[in-house]
Amino acid sequence: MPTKILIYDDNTDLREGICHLLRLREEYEVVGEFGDAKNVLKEVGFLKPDVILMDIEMPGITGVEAVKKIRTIDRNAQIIMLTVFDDQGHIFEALQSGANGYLLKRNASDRLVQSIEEVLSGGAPMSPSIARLIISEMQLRKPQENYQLSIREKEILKSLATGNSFKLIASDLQISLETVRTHIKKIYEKLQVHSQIEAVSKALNEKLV
Amino acid sequence: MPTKILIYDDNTDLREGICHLLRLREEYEVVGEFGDAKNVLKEVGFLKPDVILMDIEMPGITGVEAVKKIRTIDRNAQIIMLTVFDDQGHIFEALQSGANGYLLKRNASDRLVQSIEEVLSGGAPMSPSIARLIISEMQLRKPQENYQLSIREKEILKSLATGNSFKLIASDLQISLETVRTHIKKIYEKLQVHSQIEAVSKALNEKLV
DNA sequence: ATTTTTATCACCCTATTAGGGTATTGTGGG
DNA sequence: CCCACAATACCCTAATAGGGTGATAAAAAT
Repeated sequence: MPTKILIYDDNTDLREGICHLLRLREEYEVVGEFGDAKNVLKEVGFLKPDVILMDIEMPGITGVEAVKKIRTIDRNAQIIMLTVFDDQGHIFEALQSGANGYLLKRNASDRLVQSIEEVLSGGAPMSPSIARLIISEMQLRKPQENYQLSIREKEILKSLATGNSFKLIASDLQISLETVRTHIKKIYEKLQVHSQIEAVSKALNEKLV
Repeated sequence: MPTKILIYDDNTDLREGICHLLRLREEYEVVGEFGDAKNVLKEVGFLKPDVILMDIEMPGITGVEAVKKIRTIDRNAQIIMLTVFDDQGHIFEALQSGANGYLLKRNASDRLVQSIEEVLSGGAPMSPSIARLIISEMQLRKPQENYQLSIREKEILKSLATGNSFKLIASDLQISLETVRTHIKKIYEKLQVHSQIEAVSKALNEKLV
């Protein structure tokens, strides 16, 4: 049975262009195409598409919001976002909301079929510039410095970072409160901080834990 | 002038396979191929490649370490990692260290040329399963709950999370220490926590700040 | 074999934070 | 007009944290 595809895009020409393109292939069936996502829940619930192509910029409800809604009722549909802008904010929000791929419209016609195959086989199609954005986002997490914390100190810092009091840490680790305090002082020295919050904040921000 | 390519892979067959493949195209020039990355700095410094294909698993120094070294002397070379395993740890480490793409060897022969074009034009080629891994990593950052913090409370929480003491916050905001305490109490109530660390840890983890 | 690091425990004093209240003001919604 | 709420401020007591100093035994490094 064919792959069921559902399209959301407020640009009628583009929408019909995509329809045409996909109808050339018998393995795909366009089960619906809409200019806005106002009734997305009903439509997805009823049509049960395998793949959804979702424009970001639409009147009324945005593509990102639509994805969030869809994910409340359907975790399996593969969603590919379409957009004209490679705007960082939208990309991350969409992907975090549960989109599976992200194409720029200028690449869409070339890569659409390939991208649909890719999501269906468990991939995550994205336009090159999107991929680069995501990667540079990851590179921002700068290689953290090495503060030379001992195993024990890391253990304690981790526990501290989850919100445990000194007392709790002591009883967790079966050591005296004073020992915990000693370790903490050492940690402060190594991280060059002077309080719990600073230590925890540093630890969480630099992913030392 | 042709694109200069440098190859690191301990598997001689694969290395030569790639060489053959690339030599079919006159726009590429393989300027070197090595079975390990022990002298990577010297080699990169001397050969000045445009693109580096870097195996992850190599005897002596790993591909990831090699990337880190390369990035200390060259921020422009495009580096594509090659690996047999889609192991999450290595992927993130490599990308954070400055790799530009990440291919599984099983996809490499098909996609290599395309991927080289992609990095050169500023993209970030990755095998579909790698892309999916990265995206699911992003999706882990679950949509945070809304604790209905007031503007002032968010402001104070943010300040607290950067390591400021109540006193400092008070003087920063030009309000009394007691007022800060009142706000903090309210924040604890809303976040359902009972200490600074818990509040800060929750705030940082859920990106409320 | 000797030194350094790590992990452990203890005691001191002071500063900061938590937890429990109460109270005043201004603002916006019903 | 009254109510709810955010923001402000104060009080008191108990608990927790910060900073300093010192000590011991085992493990690791030299």
